[in-house]
Amino acid sequence: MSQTPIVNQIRKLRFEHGEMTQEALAKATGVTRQTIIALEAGRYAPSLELAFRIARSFRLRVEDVFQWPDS
Amino acid sequence: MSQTPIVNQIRKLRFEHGEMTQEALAKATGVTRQTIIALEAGRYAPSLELAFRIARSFRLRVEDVFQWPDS
DNA sequence: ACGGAATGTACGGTGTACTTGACATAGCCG
DNA sequence: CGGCTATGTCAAGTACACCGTACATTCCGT
Repeated sequence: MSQTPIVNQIRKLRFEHGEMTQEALAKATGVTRQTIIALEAGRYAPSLELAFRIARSFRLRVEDVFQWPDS
Repeated sequence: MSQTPIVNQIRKLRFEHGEMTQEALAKATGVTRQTIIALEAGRYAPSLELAFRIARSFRLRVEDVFQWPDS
């Protein structure tokens, strides 16, 4: 579709959740560490399924973790 | 990632929004009619960006349109 | 009975999300 | 100093989201 205008708060949320490590989040969401690194770096947006899993890991809603320009 | 356990309410919402046509939703969200058909048929889950666009078209939040087993 | 609108299927093709694996660096602790 | 943890990079491969085009079907209005 396009060049990832979607922003996320993953890195910030990781620290707010007890110094959670990238590896820990990766395992909790069932993806590799590479994927978490890429997402935090904003290299691409996650699939909807992964977005759900990440949000659930933080006990938040999708839109609390990911934001999209428009509103 | 996996075999699309994500469910959506697109078809239902289309009708609740003034008999909105698949083509109309496609144009409103910037994708083709094929994509809307595939999503309604549950053939695959949309990208996070498209999920946002669809939700916004209905003036709803992502999780009001798409659901994922887990809760 | 014909025409158009709405929905659906079936191709092949492209871009990208995600993977595995290997290696680099910085910080901390013994 | 030597080793471990956390973070990051690079590269090649797989899976699938989305595209374009073309064609079939059903329904409705005229």
